[in-house]
Amino acid sequence: MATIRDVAKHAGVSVATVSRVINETGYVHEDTRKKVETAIKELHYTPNEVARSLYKRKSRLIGLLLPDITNPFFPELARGVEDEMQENDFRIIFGNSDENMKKEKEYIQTFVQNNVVGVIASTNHPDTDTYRKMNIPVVFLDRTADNRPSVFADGREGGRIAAHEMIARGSRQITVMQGPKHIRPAQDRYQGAVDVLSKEGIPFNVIMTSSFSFTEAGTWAKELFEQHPYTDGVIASNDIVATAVLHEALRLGKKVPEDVQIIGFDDIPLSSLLTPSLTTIRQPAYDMGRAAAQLLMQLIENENIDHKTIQMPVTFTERDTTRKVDQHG
Amino acid sequence: MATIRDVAKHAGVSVATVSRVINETGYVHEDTRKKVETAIKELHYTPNEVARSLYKRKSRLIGLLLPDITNPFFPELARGVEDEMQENDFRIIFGNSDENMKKEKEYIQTFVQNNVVGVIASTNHPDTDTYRKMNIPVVFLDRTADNRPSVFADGREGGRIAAHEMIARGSRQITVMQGPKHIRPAQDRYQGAVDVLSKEGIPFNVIMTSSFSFTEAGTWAKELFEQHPYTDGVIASNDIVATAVLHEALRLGKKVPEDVQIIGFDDIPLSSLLTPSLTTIRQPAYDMGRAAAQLLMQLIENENIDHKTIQMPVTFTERDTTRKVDQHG
DNA sequence: CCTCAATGTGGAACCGGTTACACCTTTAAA
DNA sequence: TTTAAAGGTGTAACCGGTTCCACATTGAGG
Repeated sequence: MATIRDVAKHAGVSVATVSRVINETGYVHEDTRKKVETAIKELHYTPNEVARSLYKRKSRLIGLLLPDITNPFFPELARGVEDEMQENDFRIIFGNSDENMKKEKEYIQTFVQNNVVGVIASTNHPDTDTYRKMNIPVVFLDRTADNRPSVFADGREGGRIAAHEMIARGSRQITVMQGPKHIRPAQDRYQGAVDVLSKEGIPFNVIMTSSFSFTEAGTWAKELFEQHPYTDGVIASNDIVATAVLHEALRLGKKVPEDVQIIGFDDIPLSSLLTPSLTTIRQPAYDMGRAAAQLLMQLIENENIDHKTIQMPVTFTERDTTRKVDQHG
Repeated sequence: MATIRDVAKHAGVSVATVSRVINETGYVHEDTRKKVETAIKELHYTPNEVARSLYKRKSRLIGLLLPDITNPFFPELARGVEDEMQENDFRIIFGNSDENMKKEKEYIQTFVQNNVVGVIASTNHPDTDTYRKMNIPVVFLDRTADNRPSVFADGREGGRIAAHEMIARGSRQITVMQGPKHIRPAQDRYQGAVDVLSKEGIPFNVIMTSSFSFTEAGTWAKELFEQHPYTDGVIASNDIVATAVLHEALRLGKKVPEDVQIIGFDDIPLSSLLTPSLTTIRQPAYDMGRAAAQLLMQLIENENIDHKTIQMPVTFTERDTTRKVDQHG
């Protein structure tokens, strides 16, 4: 690889001048610039970002930490972040945390060691030293963090909507699936649903789950119908388990939505392709990713506008695992 | 952030000694080592990877370029790569190429500028200067590249299997969906299926598709049944379009697999949760990712074992969108 | 006691950029 | 014609590590 000194020599100028040409800073005579540009072309020179980053103590890298890219909700987020960053010439160092604090800490540490200028993280523990002691901006994505920059959807409200719609559509033996205890958004949804169900005085059952994995989703679904065979409405903790519940319901010969209604959460791409297609509480994942990226870039450029949180709306996405309401309400 | 010089001063030694302690190279007296380690702890020192990378011209970073993380096949690959790399203390710079050569080139360039020690790429154009002129190892993933290190599944064989099984299960009005022209594996699958169908003298129709996107998949599915309403077997180009075809078939009141059989490709996690669950040609995506990462690390450590290609087996994964065969064969 | 290898440590160059500063030339205003 | 500001360029220090090399000390073997 050619270095800036090679270019300088080839063009018959100093490295400072070459640097000025590359960065369009300071004064450079038109003729000189031409010479340098020619030299750059001839030597196929591209600046070494590492050297640059070392001196400026700033790179064009940001860190992205997500729980598990294999969960179909996160690729949407990731893609949103990536597209926005790519358009602004930032690159992404990526890691899966598995909702595991040790892994999180390791990743954040290596991000910092690599001079990232900012971090986007999906964590349940924004209030640990890992994040509090950082001196680069962090945006929390899909997770709340009081008074810290974050982009998230209103899980609680989503849970409430799900419960309301379930009731409005006539289910009276509702089962709420409680997502993993350590995952905040899952608990918010659960709480939202429970709030409404309690207030309305509708009895309900709870199935506890401890992960969002595909393999286990089937297990929770089986458990659900074994323990509550007469349930006529399931509020699932996300679309993966909703899909598993739908699958199991149909396997048991139940009619959906006639016998059981199902409402999921997230609106992952495949939800609309299921049969019957899945009614769900939609989160605008891709847009959330983009918003997080935009916010992070603002923070990078402009330190003062801190503690800005962006709450994205969740929307009831009515499809075919719920019955129609006769009257609007 | 503390620097190595801060540590040296704090411990009363030279930077060279601190460096020796960190890297466990050369001779360091036990007592000295203790002092340095204490200083490191007290100052919360972590070495700056950027400075390290600059001098050694080697980082602990690798580049990963995939077409689109939003396509559920790729997160599995990515996760395999990531897990293997994480265990070996490498980090990943990630990019989506959208099968677009310009984007690919941009990413590869920035990867190199950031001193990555290797690249894993999923590209249809391994034989361009972009890749040929690189002086760091590249592993092609999910794509073939004659005589270059690569990890891929036998798409052609997969297509053949799909056709054989379809025939064995009695479909005689088969429709083959041809994936996007510019995506190599899609064409391999298509060719494999066509080879068998032609040789066996079974007439078939072709539906051309130009993307793997969820939104468009529905369109191809509709088109398929409009143009070939009496088709009794669909070989889809991947599980996404297979899912769309299944959805459309059911919507039209067709019985699956009685009226139409469907075989997908990839075996994405949701395939087994569809109803009926999707018969498909499975690629071991996660393992492919891990294998690619392992191969890349071998190449990084040991330049000579070049042009090694790993072909992973595809397996017919029989589920419920195909009928049972009375007799094995 | 001498010699040489093994052990232990520090100074300084180096990686490839950026930029402060010094210095020279040109241009325009007084 | 003088002078200050603007334009143009190079030298060298600097970012934070790693490593070569020089040099000192210790200990074992002859």
